[in-house]
Amino acid sequence: MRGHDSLSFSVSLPDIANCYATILHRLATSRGPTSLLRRLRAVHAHILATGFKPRAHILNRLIDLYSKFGDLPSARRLFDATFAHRRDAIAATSLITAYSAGGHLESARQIFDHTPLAFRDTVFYNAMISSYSRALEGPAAIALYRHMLDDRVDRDSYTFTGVLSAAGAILPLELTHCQQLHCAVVKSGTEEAISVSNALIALYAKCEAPEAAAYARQVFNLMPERDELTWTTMVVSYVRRGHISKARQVFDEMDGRFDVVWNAMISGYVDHGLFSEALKMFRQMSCIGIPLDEFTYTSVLSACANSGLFNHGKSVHAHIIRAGPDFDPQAALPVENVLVTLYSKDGKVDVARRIFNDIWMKDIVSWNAMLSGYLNSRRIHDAVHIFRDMPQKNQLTWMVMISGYLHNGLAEEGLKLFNCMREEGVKPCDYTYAGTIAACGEIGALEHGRQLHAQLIQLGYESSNSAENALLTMYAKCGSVDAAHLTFLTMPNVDYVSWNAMIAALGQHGYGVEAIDLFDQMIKDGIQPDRISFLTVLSACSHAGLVDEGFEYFNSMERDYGISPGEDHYTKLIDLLGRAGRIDEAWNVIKSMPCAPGPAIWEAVLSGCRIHGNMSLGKHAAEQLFKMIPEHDGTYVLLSNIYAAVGQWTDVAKVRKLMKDRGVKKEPGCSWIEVTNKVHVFLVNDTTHPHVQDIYKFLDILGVKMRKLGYVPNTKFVLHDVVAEQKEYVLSTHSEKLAVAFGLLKLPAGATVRVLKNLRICGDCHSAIMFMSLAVGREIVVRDGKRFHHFKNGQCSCGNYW
DNA sequence: ATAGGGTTAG
Repeated sequence: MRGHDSLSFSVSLPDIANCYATILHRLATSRGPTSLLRRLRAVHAHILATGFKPRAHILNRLIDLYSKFGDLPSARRLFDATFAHRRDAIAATSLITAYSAGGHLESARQIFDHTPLAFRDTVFYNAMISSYSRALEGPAAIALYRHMLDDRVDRDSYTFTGVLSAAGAILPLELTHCQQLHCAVVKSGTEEAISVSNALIALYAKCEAPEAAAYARQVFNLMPERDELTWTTMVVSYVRRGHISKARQVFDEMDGRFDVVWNAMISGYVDHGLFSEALKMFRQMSCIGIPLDEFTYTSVLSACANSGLFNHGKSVHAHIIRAGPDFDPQAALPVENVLVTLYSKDGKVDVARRIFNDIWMKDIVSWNAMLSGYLNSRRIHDAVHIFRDMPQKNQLTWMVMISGYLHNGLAEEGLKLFNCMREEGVKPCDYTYAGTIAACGEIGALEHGRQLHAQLIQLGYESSNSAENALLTMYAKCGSVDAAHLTFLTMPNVDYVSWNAMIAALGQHGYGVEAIDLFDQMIKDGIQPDRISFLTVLSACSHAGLVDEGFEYFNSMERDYGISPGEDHYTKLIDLLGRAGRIDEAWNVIKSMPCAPGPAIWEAVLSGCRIHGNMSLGKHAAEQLFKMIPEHDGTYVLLSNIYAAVGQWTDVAKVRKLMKDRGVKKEPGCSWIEVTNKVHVFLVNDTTHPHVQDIYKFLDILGVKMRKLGYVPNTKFVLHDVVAEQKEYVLSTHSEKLAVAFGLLKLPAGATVRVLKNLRICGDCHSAIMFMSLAVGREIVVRDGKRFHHFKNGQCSCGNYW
């Protein structure tokens, strides 16, 4: 090879031309890591030095090679110098292809436009069409195809392949549009070409209309011969529609060892959550000896990350390292990106960070993966750094950050970020809306939520399940069951999440019977309940006092649906039994549990004991709780309540002193309120306490009548039965939070309140305060750490003091 | 001188 770089001169001119042509041909067909560009430049320099005037075909070759080897400026210079006056379609074609490959579509079009009509031939047009196809400019490619018809330039299989693949980028892709193109192909007689039929299958695969699947299959069936790409495209066509088993049938019909089809099949399994199938194929692939490439590794690692098989993922990682990094850095990028996800999902966010740091050319996916890694590990500070340092952001970035704030209890920050996003002119996707609407629900910002609902309709996102489900939940959390129900009834696609959310909405608002009716309806409709469904229905039973029904649902979980109850389900069951006063049964359940009871269980026990005055077990529960979470402010309050209830005043004094030392606020006068639409009971330990007096006044404003039932035996608690005549005033919320909210009424307008740490301003408390501020026409400011929440005229604004 | 498929972040 090297010998061609230096030439002797003892040859005649035509021979020199042949030599150059041969050398350039060799260069064009040679492969390998040696610097082809350097050798091309040497040959070009040689031509210039000899003063040899090369003819068009040599010049074309030079321009083509400069283009292919990435030296576009040289290609262009030579092109302009040679073809300034007499244009040449071949050289122009090379340049167009090179420009569009480098993403310079406008320069490509410039070359195209400056080539006179007389010179334009089929190949020339094809190059420009496929440039548009590469750039996903569907309409431009089709316009050019029409242009070709007008110019009476012949179309060939390349033309149609290019047009069909460009048309696939048009969204939404109408079935009729695909059929029109199909007709044009049949008329042209080019469907004989495998590439054209493949492109047709791919086009139908991208069309969302259900009938398109059959058309794709028809094209496939009519093909006299198929190649590897045909099989791959057909598999992909089924995979995209979620027809995994049909995809598998096609895969099995093929007697191939073609790695791309395997990769397509594996990624199909991963996309549809069939992770073990994906891993099975991966194992088969390595057994049979199908080459594993970066695509395979990426899909398989994604399967491991998403199914929690972290150890398996780690061994694949080790395998990649052992196999040696024989893919180039650019090909390795998606693998490294998924490794970042794998390790951060495994809770090893620092390992993920190290991998992230080592990525040579990070792209937006790498940054987003790292961002969500930190957010999932509750490392807000690091996440904010990543978010700030990112060189670019996309829709997903904003969405991840907004819902990340939400899941870390910083919903207001999420809302602020949503506004920033809009200010920066980024168009939110339906998932962004879902996250932001959820944040509104979390802080009870009903008005804001309604505005987002309106935007959702304007943007045509009503058919998005995630957004609609978020709306349903938001309305429910903001206290508007009717709006939630309306959303549920008018949703275009109801899925199990919607059912769960609606059942929860009813349960939270005291419609226990309606909630379990809806649960039964869901089963009748053939929707498979999941563990969340059972949590929801159990808490609905608990609110409505439907103890036996709740017990039966709990038992049916494992028996009828094969869902083994988790600690959260046990907690609900114990809460249910405890509220009903069946403490002994609750205790038996605790003893039968497969795991040791955690804080949530003890809290449920304690709550039951407090209602029904089982002080010995209550004390035990409070002490357990205290041991487990000594830093939890609420525990002090609970423990002192319990000691007070059993008359152990020295212990009360001890806890009070501890609270004082640690700066924990004394509990408000009202210790427990439960308001449902069935039973309206509230329990106070000091009827003369100013907060309690406020509650009486407030209930009076609302027109709620109540009746003193008497004292709880052996305690100082007074039991009231509240008769709510106006249903719309019924509140449902966690008792302590509501108590704090009630307490706020006592304060002068605009007063600042410090809120106990365990009483973070979350959705329930928020909506209660909002509700009260509206009911009594008062402005309330709540301060929570450095943040403040300002309630006025049914609106809440949040901000930081410094 | 031009064409068709599979990968990652929620």
